[in-house]
Formats: sequence, C-alpha cells, structure tokens
Amino acid sequence: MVIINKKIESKIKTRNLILSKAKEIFTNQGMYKTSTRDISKACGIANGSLFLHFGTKENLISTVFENEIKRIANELRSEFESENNVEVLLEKYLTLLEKEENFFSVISREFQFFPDQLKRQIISFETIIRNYFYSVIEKGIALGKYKDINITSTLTFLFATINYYLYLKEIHASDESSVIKKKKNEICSTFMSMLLKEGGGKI
Amino acid sequence: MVIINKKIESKIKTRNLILSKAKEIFTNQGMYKTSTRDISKACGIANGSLFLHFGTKENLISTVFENEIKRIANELRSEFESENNVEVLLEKYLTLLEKEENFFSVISREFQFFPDQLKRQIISFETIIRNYFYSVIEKGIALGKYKDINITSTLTFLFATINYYLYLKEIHASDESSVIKKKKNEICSTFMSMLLKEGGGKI
Amino acid sequence: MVIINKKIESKIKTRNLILSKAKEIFTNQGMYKTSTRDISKACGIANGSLFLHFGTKENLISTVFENEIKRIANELRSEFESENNVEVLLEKYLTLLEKEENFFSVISREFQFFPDQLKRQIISFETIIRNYFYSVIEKGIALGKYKDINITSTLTFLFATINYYLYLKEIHASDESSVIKKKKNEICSTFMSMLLKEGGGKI
Amino acid sequence: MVIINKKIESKIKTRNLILSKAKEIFTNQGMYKTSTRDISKACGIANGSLFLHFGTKENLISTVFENEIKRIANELRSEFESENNVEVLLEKYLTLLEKEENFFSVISREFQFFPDQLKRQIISFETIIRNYFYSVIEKGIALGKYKDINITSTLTFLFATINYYLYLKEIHASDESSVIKKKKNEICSTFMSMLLKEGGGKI
DNA sequence: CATGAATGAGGATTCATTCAT
DNA sequence: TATGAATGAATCCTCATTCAT
Repeated sequence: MVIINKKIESKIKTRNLILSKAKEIFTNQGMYKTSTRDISKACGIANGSLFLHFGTKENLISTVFENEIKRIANELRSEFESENNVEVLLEKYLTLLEKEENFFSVISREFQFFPDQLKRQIISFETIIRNYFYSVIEKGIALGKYKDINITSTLTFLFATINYYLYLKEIHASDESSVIKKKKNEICSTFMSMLLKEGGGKI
Repeated sequence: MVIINKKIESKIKTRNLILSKAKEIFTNQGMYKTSTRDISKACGIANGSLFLHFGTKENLISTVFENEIKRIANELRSEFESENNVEVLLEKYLTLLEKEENFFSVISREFQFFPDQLKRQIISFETIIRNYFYSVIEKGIALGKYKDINITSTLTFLFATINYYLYLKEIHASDESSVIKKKKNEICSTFMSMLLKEGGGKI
Repeated sequence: MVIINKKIESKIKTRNLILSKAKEIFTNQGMYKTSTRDISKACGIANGSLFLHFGTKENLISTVFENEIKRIANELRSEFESENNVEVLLEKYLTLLEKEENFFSVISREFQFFPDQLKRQIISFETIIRNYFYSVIEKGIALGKYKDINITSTLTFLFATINYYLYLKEIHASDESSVIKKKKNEICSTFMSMLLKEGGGKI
Repeated sequence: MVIINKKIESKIKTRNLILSKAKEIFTNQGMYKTSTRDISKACGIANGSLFLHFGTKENLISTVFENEIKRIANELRSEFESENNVEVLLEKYLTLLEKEENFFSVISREFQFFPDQLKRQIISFETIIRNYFYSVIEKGIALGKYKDINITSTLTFLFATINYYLYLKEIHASDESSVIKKKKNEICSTFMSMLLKEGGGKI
C-alpha cells in the first residue's frame, strides 16, 4: 500500500507538473505555437511520458484549459452568488480576469482552434457568468433601478468588449501590463451607462 | 520596349492572378490552413513563381489583405463621407460587412497571426470607420440629439460586438448564412439605445 | 514452505493467465499487431509483470506458440499413431486444423517474423505430421495400393496447399467461416488422386 | 522547352532512382522493415523528396511492386503465349521466378501487409499465369495426353508449392542460393506426375 | 514477486523556401 | 521571368523495455 501510494503520488506529481508547465507555456505563447516537445523539455521528462498521461496533444490542451476553467468557476461561485450589485459584480469579474489575464487572452485568441468539447466548456463558463449578471440586472429593472433594456443584447456588448480587449491585449497594452486594468474603468462606466436611467449617472 | 512592356504586363497579370486566387482561398478557409501550393495550384502557376512575386508567404498575405482593405476603404469613402445619420451609417457599414462577411470573419479570427504591418493596416482601417461614426455622433451630441456619452468607449462596444459575431460566425450562424444579417437589428437597436436620450426610443 | 509454495503457485497462475490471454489475442489479431500492453490489460496485470515472466515480447511469443504446438502435438499423437488409412489421416488432420484454424492461420502468416527457435519448433511439428503420412503412404505403396511416387515431394505439395489456404484465409473465406472446411474436399480428392493408381479412383 | 525537358528528365531520374533503390531494399529486407528514411538515405536525397514523388509510403510500395509485376508480365507474355508444352511452360516460369527470386519471395512473405489494390494486382498476375497453364493442360487432356483431372485444383497445388518454397526460401536455401533452382526438378516432376497417365512417366 | 511510471529511439508526413535550369 | 524539383527541420505519436518502490 505504501508502494502504491508512492506510485500514485509520483504519477500525480508528474501529471501536475505537466499540467502546470503546459498551462504556463500555453499561457505565454498559446497552444498553437507550442509543441509537445516544448512541454516535455520544460518538465524535464521524456516526450513519450506526456502521451502516457494525456494520450494526445489535443487531450492535454483540453485538460489544461478545462481544469483552469473549473478552478476559476469554483473560485468565483461563492463570491458572485451573493452579489446583488451589478457594478460590484462587474468589478469582481474584471479583477478575476486581470488576475488570469494571459490565460483568458489565449482562450480569446485560440478559441477557434480548440477541440469542440473545450469550446463548449468555455461557452458554458461564459454563460454561467452571464447568468449572474442577468439575474442581478433583471432584479434591478424590476426595482426600477435600471432602464428596461434588452438584457441579453446588453450583456453581449459587455462580453464582446471584454473579449475584444483580451484578444488585442498586445496592442492595447503593448507593455506587459494588464489591459483589463487599463480599460476597467472605461468598460464599467460605459456598461453602467447602458443600464442606468438618465440623470442617474451624471448630474 | 514593346517587348519589355509585354513582359511587365505579363508579370502584372500573374501577380494579379495570384492576388485574386489567394484572396478567394484565404476568404474561404483562412490563411492558416492554406499552403502556398494550394494557391499556386489554383493559379495554374509554378509554386516558385509565387515567391518570385511575393518573397514570402507572409508578404503575400499582407499584400492580399492590404489590397482588399484599401479597396473596401475606397468603396465606402464616398458613401460614408456624406452620411450624417448614425443609424444609416451603421446600416451601411453592416451591409458592407455582410457583403464581405467571410473576408472579415477571417481577419477577425486570424488577426493575431498576421504580420505586424498588416495588423496596423487593419487597425487603421477600423480607425477610419470609427472616425466617420465619431464625427457624426459628435455633431448629434452637439445638436442635443444624443446623450453626452463618451464616444470612443461607446464605439469600442460597437466594434467589439461586431468582431465578436464575426469571430464566432460558425457558432452564431452555424448554417452558411450571414451572421451579420442575423444580428443586424440587435446590434443596431442596442447601439442606438446607447446614443438616444430616454423617451426617444421607447415611450 | 507453505508460503513459498503459495508464491510459486501464484506465479504459475499468473504465468498461465498470460499465456492463455496471449494465445487468445495472438490468435485473433496476430502477434504483430498486438502490443504487450494489450496483453497485460487483458490479463488485468501490470505491464512490467509480463517481462518478469517472459523477459521479452519475443520470448512470450515463442512460449505461447510452442506451448500450443506441443499441446496439439500431444492431442493428435494417440489419434494419428494407430491410423493406417491415408484418407482418414488427412481428414483427421484437416479437422484438427479447422478446429484451430485461426491459430494456424496466424502461424502461416507471421512465420517469417517468429524467432528462429520458434520457427524450428513449427517446422519440427509439421515434420512429425508429415512422418505419420509418410509411413502410412510407404506401407500403401509396399502393398501396391498406391503409385510408386516420391512421397516427400507429394507431401510437400499437400502441406504447401494447406498453408496456401491458411495464409490466404481472408481471401478464400472472406466471411468468417472456415477456409479449411470449404476446401477440404478439394484438397483430399486432389491429394488422393496423386496417390491412387489409375482406375482406382474413377472407373 | 530545353529547360522543361531537363526538369522532367531530372524528375524522372530521381523517381527512377527512388523506385530502383526502393525495389532493391524492399527485395532485400522487405517493405515492412524498411523505413522511408532508409530509402531516401540510399538514394542520397532528402526524406521529403520521397513524399514529393509518391505521396505516401504505401503508394511507393504499390508503385514499386506494380511496376515490377507489369514489367515481368510483359516479359513473359511473348514467351508464354506460343508455348504448347506444359513442361516447357513450367520450366520457363520457374526460370523467371529464379531470376527474380528475392522479389517474389518478398511478395510471398509480405502479401498480407500490402495495400488492397496491390493485392488484387498480384492475384491478377498469378491468374494470368494460371490461365496459360490452364489452356495448355486443357488441350492436353482433350488430346488424351493427360489424365482427366480437375485442372484448377491441380494448379492450386502447383502454385501453392511454389509459394511455399518462396515463403520459406531462407529455410530451404539457407545459403544465398536460389531455392527455386534447388527445387525446380522436384516441382516439375511431381507436377507432371499429376498430369501424365500411368506408364507415361516411368516404365 | 509485482507494480506501473518513465523512457526515448524511431516512424510517416508537411510545407515554406531555394536554386539550377 | 518562370519553373518545379529538391530540401530538411519540425511535428505528433507508439511501444518494448527498465527500474525504483
């Protein structure tokens, strides 16, 4: 049993090493430019070991990104669930993105090349976030706090804009600083102006 | 001299043939999946000729997309210059995108892989369009027609959303139909609601 | 000592499990397409255990096939020894092949890839069978029952033909049925016509 | 035109070089153990060039073997067509096989791994040869020269035996000499004894 | 004795680019 | 100028075998 535990431990260790290095490299240069050898070298393991753990490059990609997304989804659940203020919610979301900006930037740029299941996972993740916003806004409208807008369309504008900046991170934040940090205020204020009744925002 | 002219003529002819076929193929399947051989075959010329005219694949890509963008920029100038109504302008722009949807969809998806100069060109193109919108909106605000919004931010939301749909064309218009056609009304009405004063749109 | 016996017992058990599963898989898909992992998985044991018992894949192959061949050789000894009628002997032999057709078909197809010792073993097996035929035919000739043929050459023709059909099993019995069953009569009658004096067979 | 000719010439030259070296290597060690790199190295060309000419390894194999088979089929046509004596025909056939023994030996051993089309080609080749024998034997039977045997079955015995020796060449002619040469007489005389009426052969 | 994670050489194939003709 | 044959680095993946536990 001790032996088995050591083996399992070792396997998990390597697996996690691969996942972590792969995430690091994918986050830095995207999955498209990354070869399996790049990853195995970075891990200091044989190239074949990678396939022992993940079967195909595609599967490694899926696992790396799905893991990260799940982790982040868990992280935000508790924080988002109880939030009833749209502006705070948005700020929280942007703070999260800022923290994992390179990761989300890669997702944004390489989405099209991902395996289908991963695509669905990512869309599903975004849908969950959108739903938090949806219900808070819905309540706000019911309370007469916000204009009677088409929530879905408005959220599309919001999420599209966030993606836009993530996709173009290199251009909008050519230094290595955070594009989200830079654009946070703009995104927030523009979005809020879509919600708030006139006279509410500016006097 | 006649002979030289013939040679030059022939050279230009071949060059144009390559550009036209390359545009066609890039538009259909993107530049990333297209090999130089695909293009030379479609042109009925030798693979080497392609490099005689354009040096590298990258340069061919740049030339193809720059040409197209210039062409479209010219096309829209006359039509956009005189336009003073934002809604009509937006409709005209979306109609243009619809007409060249596959082309713009490819740009949207493969932007990150483009050579830097081409990136700049594309951004510059978008800037020109934005400027048309900017001045018309500016006038509208001055006339009290529109809210006193941050024009740049509002336009970013608009262009981001358009890009969002172009990038995800396959998902949002899984059949081969136009995604812009499908989302036109939504984009227009949401954007106009950002501009128009309350009570203007709905009573 | 009881413990030691248990260990030995367990070892033999595992060894036999491997042999039995390996035979099954080799018989179905040949040894060439079978990886050691296929076998260890089928056994529910660790991949390394296989090498503990057999050292190399090649040695496993040898052992599996040698065992089978010995088993079959034993099986037929009693039945063949007492047989004095060539036709009955041939029918018995073909019935045996039919029963183990997939196994012999694999031998026929993959003979060239076998380790040398196994090759010798297989040849030796065939030689034993040939010897049964040889002595029966020899007696038949002595009794004037058969033509005074070159027995060895005649037997080569017989065994070559049987191999021919086993090798081409898929072509001559494209369904999953037995090729030997299908060709039994042809083989028998042609072979007997090589032995029997004219007028003996047909009148 | 001169240029084009040189190019075509050069291409054909390389193509033929590949075909010839590939045939040589395949003939010596079989196609299964031969990597594409073995061939390109032997040719002194880049590995990629091989795929320029033949697309896939499988296609190279097919081309090599089909070419050889066609060549041999042509070679024998004139010689076989006019032949009315079975014994001479068989001797001619065996002489041909002897000349190309390694090649036919590889076919015999690796038949099962060949692409389907090549399999059909090989079968078709053998069928052509069988047909020459068939008609000559048929005539011989009609003339009362040969016994009234089942020609097809008899020929199967013959061709099976030839294959048997080719497949087992290494065993039956362990030195590098020709197995066909060694077994020619045996094959001939046994086969003829299947055809000839009693009293015809031995007195 | 058994385990199973790790190894790493090896294989087929692609494609932008070069250069002799 | 045009050709197109040739290049060769790069890529993903397989599998018999080893060895620390």
